[in-house]
Amino acid sequence: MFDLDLRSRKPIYEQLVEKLKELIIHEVFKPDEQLPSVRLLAKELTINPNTIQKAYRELEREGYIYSIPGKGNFVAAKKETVNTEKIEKIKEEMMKLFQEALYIGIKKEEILIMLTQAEQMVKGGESNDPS
Amino acid sequence: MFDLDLRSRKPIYEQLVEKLKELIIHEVFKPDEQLPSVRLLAKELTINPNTIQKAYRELEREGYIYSIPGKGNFVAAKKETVNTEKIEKIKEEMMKLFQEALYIGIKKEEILIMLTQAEQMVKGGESNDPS
DNA sequence: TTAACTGTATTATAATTTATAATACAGTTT
DNA sequence: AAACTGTATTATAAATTATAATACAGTTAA
Repeated sequence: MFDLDLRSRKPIYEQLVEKLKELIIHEVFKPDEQLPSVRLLAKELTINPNTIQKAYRELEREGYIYSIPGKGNFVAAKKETVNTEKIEKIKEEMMKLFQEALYIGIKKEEILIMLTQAEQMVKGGESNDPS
Repeated sequence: MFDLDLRSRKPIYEQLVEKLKELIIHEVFKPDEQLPSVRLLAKELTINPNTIQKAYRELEREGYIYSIPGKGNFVAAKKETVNTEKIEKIKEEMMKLFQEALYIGIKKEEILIMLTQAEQMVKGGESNDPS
C-alpha cells in the first residue's frame, strides 16, 4: 500500500503523512472511509504503532482525517479540511516555490502546464462552490 | 540581517538556508558578491559557527553559492545554479503543492495571480535566454 | 612578515527529535 | 466474552541538531 524509505533523512511519520495525504487528495480514500487501523498498518509496514499514530494525529491536526475512539480513523469531508491558517501557509509556500522555480529558469508557461495537469488530477470530486 | 526562530522545530541551519536563498533570489546578494564570513555571521546571530558552515555547505551543494578557502563564500552566477536534478525536484514539489492547494479549494485563478506576482518579484535580473 | 582575516576539519558533548517497545485502559463490534 | 478499535504512558535507543574548543592552511593588508 505504501513504500517508505526507512533510510531517508525524512522521518517515517512525515513520509506517512505525505503518502496518506496524497491518497486522500486523489480520493483513493474517499470521505468518511475508514483508514487502516493503527495496529494493522503498523504490522503491514513493519514499523511501530506509535509512529502510525503520530502520523494520524498530524493528519487530524491538518483536518484531513477525524478519529472516533474505539471505532477508527476516517477521511474528513473536504469542507472540514479547509482552514484559513492552512490556506495562508500553502500560499506562502507556493510563492516561495514560484520564486525559486523562476529564478532557476523554469518558464511561466511550463508552470501553467503543470497547474493544468494538477487540476485534472484533483478534479472529479469537485464539491466546492457548485453555484 | 536575519531573524531566526530558535524555538522552531525547524533546524536553525535550514532556516538559514531558506533566508539566504531568498536574499540571493531577490538579488539582495548579487552574483559574485561575498557573503558574511562564517565567524562574523555566527557572532551576529549568536549561534555557533559550525551551524553557519552547515548552511553554507547546503547552499553550495544546491548551487547557490561557491566558496574559496581563505577568501570567503560568494553568490554563484545564476547559470551555475541550474541543475537538472534540482529542476525535477522542484517540479515534483510544485505538483504536490498544486494538488493540495486545489483540493482545499484554492482557485486556479488565484494561483495564476500569485504566479504573476512571483514573476514580478524575481524578474529584473533576467539574464536567461536574452534571444 | 606578521597580524587578522578567511574556509575547513576534528573531536567531544549536550540537547532535541524520532522511533521502538511494552503495557494499560476504555469504547465498539460481533 | 473475544477481538477489534483509539489513546496514553513510560522507558529506552538511535539519530539529528547544535554547541564548544581547537587546529591548520590560504588570503589580505598593515
